[in-house]
Amino acid sequence: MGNADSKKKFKDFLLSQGLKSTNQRELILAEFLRAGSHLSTEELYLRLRKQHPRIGYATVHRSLKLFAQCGIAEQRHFGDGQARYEASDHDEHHDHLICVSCGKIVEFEDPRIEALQVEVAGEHGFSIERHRLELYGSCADCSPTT
Amino acid sequence: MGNADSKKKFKDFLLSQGLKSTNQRELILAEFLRAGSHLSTEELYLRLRKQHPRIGYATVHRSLKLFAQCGIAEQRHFGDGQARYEASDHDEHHDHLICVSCGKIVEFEDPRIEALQVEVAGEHGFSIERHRLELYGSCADCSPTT
DNA sequence: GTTTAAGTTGAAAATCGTTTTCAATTGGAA
DNA sequence: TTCCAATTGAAAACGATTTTCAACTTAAAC
Repeated sequence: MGNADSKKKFKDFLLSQGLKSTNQRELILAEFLRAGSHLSTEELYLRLRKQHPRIGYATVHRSLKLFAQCGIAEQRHFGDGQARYEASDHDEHHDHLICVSCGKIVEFEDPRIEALQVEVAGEHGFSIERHRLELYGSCADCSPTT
Repeated sequence: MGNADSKKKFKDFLLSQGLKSTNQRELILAEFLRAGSHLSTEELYLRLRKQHPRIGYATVHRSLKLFAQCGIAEQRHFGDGQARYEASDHDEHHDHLICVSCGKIVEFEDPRIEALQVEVAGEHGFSIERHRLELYGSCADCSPTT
């Protein structure tokens, strides 16, 4: 999904919910889209403060929740105790490789794994809505065996 | 791993670390093993309070951390914002199916998925230490299509 | 353009689960 | 039994998140 698409989708969402389009929301969305993915609220807040010192943490937090509600962002938890948000890409789902040494996060996708998940869930009578797959280990730069 | 094994393993662990075997720790471990898995600290604490009103939340919390350290329990996060612990079974790793409707948690294992994970990680230069795979959906009892 | 009603903002306070502090207690080696 | 270190429970501290509230915008109605 392109950035322009995301901005339009957000505006439409605000309209449809009777919410208002504000300067802050536009700034926060622009910075969210500009910055790499997997940012925490704190990180996005700090980035925004550099240019816009008057913006509040609560507003960043509330905006991220709106982004998630309207489907242009997704909340993730990678076990470091804080939520992270990534720009949504509804066409292709992906999972994550996380380096436990340097914190690097790599996205990947494997249809074979997805297919097996559906199969296994079916064996237990489940129908899957969503899943979470995270692989924790060492990346090439950090791996002692490289 | 049987319950007796777990109790022995915990005692050995305490000894090896210069820690003490106390009444509370034995009670907490017994209740942890008796109760089904995937309990939160709060839930275990409430169960214990029924029989032992003087036991403190902090002690339950600290005991669970010790169980995890010594390898007879594992901490999990299923996205409801609180940690859950399950009895460890080091012989076989397993993943989880979680019913979003009734909260049921089913364990499963699939070597084919595990193998693909290693393969995919390798393609990105990662060596895996551990992983987390959770499938969220509706179980047979809750599924509208059954 | 002005007015108005409703939504939004930022700072501060509240909340939630978790973790630490500390004085009193207990375990267990000497 | 004595003694020191570990443990306990209540309460306080903690970090991330969420809510409160008075001041301020937004945008629709006049």
